[in-house]
Amino acid sequence: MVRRKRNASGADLDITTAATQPANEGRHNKSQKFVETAATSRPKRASSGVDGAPKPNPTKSASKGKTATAKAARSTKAAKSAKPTKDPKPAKRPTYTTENASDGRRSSNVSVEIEQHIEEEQDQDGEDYGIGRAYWLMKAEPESRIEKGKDVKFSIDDLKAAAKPEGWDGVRNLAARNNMRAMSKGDQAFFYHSNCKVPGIVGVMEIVQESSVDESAFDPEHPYFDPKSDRDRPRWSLVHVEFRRKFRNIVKLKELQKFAEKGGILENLQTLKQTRLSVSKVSKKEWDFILSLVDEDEAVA
DNA sequence: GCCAACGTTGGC
DNA sequence: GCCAACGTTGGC
Repeated sequence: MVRRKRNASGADLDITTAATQPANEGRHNKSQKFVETAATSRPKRASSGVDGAPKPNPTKSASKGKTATAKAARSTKAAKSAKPTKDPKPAKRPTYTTENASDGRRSSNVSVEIEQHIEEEQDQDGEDYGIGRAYWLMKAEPESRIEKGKDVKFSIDDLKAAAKPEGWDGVRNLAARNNMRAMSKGDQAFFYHSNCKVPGIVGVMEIVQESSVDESAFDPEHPYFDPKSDRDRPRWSLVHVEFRRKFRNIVKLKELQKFAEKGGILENLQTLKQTRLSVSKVSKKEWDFILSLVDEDEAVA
């Protein structure tokens, strides 16, 4: 799977230390409170690869600029999914308190956020979805892109064809990782195709196994290897997902954007506010609305 | 291929 | 802790 991710250099903000990351302050997290950060304008950046660091995509230009999502090495994956190492996180969502959010928020804030996220869903129709099922959106790149000699493409069809639960590895962004750590078994997620001809939501999957250590970060040959992560202090996590449904009609990004204007029902959809977040939250209201954009007659169960 | 919008790093 | 430089994401 891929997932987008990356930043191979990950910092070090690791897990328990990142409590204060200035850079992200005020950025994500709040599900709805997206603070408009005053992003100072940035100078244009030179082309990548300036330093001698490990170059991430040697073949990028050749591959049409796809970006990464990584499904990385499927081979290593099989091994890992076999016996995942449990993550440090306490699994129950309301009590999730380990680690900080990348944005420098304290963990308690993280749990508050999560609770709000769940609450939101329950308020929706007054119905109780069990323990409070939550909804998410996860991105992967359906078109080929070579990273470290490996194709990182991963589409809804690849997931559908998988014989076992797929470990969503390769996420190398703290906010996205924290979202995965907050997931519970039974949660549903939209499968989003990014960095491709027609970006948009193409189907639904289910979280079938809660977060565990992303072993791909330890493998130097892996496209998403992170030298700063080690088994004593794993930095990255993944969840396992299973295919549930593929829409015949893609709910295109363009269409989602139409409902995201001020006052629109999707005005706070996290993925539209933080386009670089590969794993984002979706409220029940947003989830139901987006599903209404799928022609049920054509939807493939 | 371009570039806006970030995220990370490291000097100070 | 701040901030400029640099790298990445991902739409177009």
